[in-house]
Amino acid sequence: MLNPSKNAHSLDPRQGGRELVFSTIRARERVARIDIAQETKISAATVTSITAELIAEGLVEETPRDPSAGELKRGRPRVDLKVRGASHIVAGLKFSNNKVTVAILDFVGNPIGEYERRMPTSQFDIEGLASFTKDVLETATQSCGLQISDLSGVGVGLAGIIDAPKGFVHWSPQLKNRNVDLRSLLTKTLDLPVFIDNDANLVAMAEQWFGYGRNISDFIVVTIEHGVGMGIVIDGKIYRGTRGCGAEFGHTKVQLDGALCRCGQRGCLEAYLADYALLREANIANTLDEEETSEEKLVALFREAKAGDETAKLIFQQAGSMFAMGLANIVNIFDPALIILSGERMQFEYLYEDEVIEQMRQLVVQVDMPAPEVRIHTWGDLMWARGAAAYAMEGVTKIALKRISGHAT
Amino acid sequence: MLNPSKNAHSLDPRQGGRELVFSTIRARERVARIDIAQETKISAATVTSITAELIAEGLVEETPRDPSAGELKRGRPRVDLKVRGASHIVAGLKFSNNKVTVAILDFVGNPIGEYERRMPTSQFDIEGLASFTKDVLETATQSCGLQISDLSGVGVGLAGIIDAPKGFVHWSPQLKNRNVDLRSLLTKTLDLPVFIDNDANLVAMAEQWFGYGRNISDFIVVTIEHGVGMGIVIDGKIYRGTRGCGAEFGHTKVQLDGALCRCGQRGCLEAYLADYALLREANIANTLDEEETSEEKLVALFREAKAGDETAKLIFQQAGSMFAMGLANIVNIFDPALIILSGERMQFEYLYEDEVIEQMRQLVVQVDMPAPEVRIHTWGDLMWARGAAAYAMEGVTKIALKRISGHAT
DNA sequence: TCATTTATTTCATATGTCTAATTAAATGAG
DNA sequence: CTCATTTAATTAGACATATGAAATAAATGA
Repeated sequence: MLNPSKNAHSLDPRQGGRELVFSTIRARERVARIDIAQETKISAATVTSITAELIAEGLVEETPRDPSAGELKRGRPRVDLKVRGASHIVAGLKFSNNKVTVAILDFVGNPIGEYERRMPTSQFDIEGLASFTKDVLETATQSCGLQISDLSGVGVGLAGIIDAPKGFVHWSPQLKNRNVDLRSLLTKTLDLPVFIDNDANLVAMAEQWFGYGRNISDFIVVTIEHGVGMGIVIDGKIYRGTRGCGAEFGHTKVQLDGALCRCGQRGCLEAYLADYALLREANIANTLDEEETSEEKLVALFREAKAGDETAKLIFQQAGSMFAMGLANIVNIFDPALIILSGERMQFEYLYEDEVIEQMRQLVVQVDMPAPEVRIHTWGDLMWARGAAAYAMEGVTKIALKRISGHAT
Repeated sequence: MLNPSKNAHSLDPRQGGRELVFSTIRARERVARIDIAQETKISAATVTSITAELIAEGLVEETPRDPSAGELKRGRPRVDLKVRGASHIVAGLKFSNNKVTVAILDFVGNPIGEYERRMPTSQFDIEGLASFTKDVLETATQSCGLQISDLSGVGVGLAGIIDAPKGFVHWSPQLKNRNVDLRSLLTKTLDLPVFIDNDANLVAMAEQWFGYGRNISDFIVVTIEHGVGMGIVIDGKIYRGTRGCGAEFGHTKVQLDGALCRCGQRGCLEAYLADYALLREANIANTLDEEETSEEKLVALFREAKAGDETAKLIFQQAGSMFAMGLANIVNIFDPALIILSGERMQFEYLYEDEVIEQMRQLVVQVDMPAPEVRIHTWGDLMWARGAAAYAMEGVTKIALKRISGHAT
């Protein structure tokens, strides 16, 4: 059985019942007070007083109850509560190779706008990034009748090594500078709370909020794009390691002295799975037309494989085997309830074929219990941006709830 | 820098300041109230009232302050507090292949007795295990002038797949039965609180309490005995996975279609590192005398390698390379602050040679920050038993502190 | 209309924590 | 020896949070 956790969305319950109650309402979408009490083990009396505060603050509202079937019709009817979407609006930005994607969400998590723009350069200096961000955000908000100042927070996703709690970028392929306190800069530029994280973690957060990870306390997200990334959720929280550079799934070694990786080492998983790795193999095999872009080449290669070309097929099969091995190692170490394979290139089905999953299961330590579930998600940059927005939402929620403690009832 | 955590020993601080204060006293061994206040950010007033309770309960006592040098001599002198060792006594049992080891500790964690007995059988049925445990524990306690009823709790370490929170054994090589609620049985037999865990986790706990893991919040312990095990500490807590079968480091794959493992799969790390794997190689190479026990053979093989025999040397080198690769993968995924290599067979230095550690570092994702520290510990079954006792101590501590909340001041 | 049922609220109370003020125990200057 | 000074620990009063028990609210069905 999966392992549902009360406090999904990583709100820290130790700060008291308010977080717990609020996150329960958010997780359940609509829920009556008495159900909150039951689920959180907080007394009904306390639930009443906490929800009263939340309603007074405008964070939560009552809503007529869904006439759900199969329910006892006697006694005073329950009144459902839900998060009031209008109370806060957040934006999330995902910077990828050649474009930036913006998602604007209300406080429930419903999308209220999106926007995309090509990147003017592949590498910014920080001032450039800040002013570009502001400009993009201005356009994005205007496109749905808002201003930047209507937002309560902004989440930003970058590739690279990032100390998320501090909002500090050790290194990012998209930045000229190293070791930058990007959060401080953006907070000043935008005059808003800003939250920054590694983009792989943001996919994990998107899954946690909007995808298959809802109400699952331990799961892992693997993404294959230009590189191979991983996000780890343990006990409802993103696990980040001690130096902020954990979860480098793409650079786990699957072969001693194996294929050369762009990181300079040998035998990395990425060196067998990433686009450049597949193309390298194909080039050696001379199956490709020299005129195409790498994107096109990859599509062509895939088509050949599907059409039955043995060489092309072998290339994907080899990649699939390595992938199965890498995944199995994750399972053997983490024993997660769920593995989510997510990314745009998910169309290269060979990697996600049942066959690969089956290979993976073969390589997992055999116990009485069933192997973890594997689910596949074809998500593009927009979902990553929503993950960034969700990250901002967590931060904004914390701030909003903390404010209540201040001016208590 | 390492990452010291306030709440080592995995006491859950969300249950309030009492746990935090107590675990601080335990972690610091002896500490004045004002230092507790500073470290925990709890006000001095609260520290006073909490410590007063703890003293009244007999869990803590005042002790004249160490005349530590370099300290201001003005003002009212601090009074140190320490855990009162006599308040509770716990025992830990580690069942290994052919013997059981018992450690008896006071509430501070100081050893007050130990005992060892050969196992009458390599596989018990549960009733047999229960009565054997009781018998062993009786002798062990008597040997230091105690009785079983003087204990406040017992920790038990077994190999196998164990749901520690529930005290449920899914499978253990030492038990004939599968899926046994061992805790209930032992609790009834011994009339004491009993805590059961996988033995690899217990080494991790021993390191956390008595070894290199003190005050480190994220670290990993790798043990090489007959098999290869791993214990993971994240955020001060043992990570157990969702099915209780995580951390199967020995069965992570380091080679696709590689060497055959006793688990039936191919390419497991264990199939390159464990005694049987080394001996298998040696047998093929015919370097060994057929008359010896496997223990003796291994020692002989090691001696040959040290003496310069190329074949023997190669065997250890290959094992070392695989080990380095496995370790590097752990680092790439977890990014722990510290890796502890622990076990009795640590004498096979080839595996723990600087060279292997250096190989590992080469395989780790390169970032600005230094690679995690690696430390080596040569520990025998006694330390594992102490880990089991420490686990019991955590449980007993929780019970004792909860009791205070009941009959409040 | 009213007894019954179930959900929610009110109220008195308990707990845990904090700040500010007070007391305790030392040192060192006169 | 006395007393101002310094630092540690305690006490008192205030406040926030949570709870159980009792009261109230809103429905159903006899």
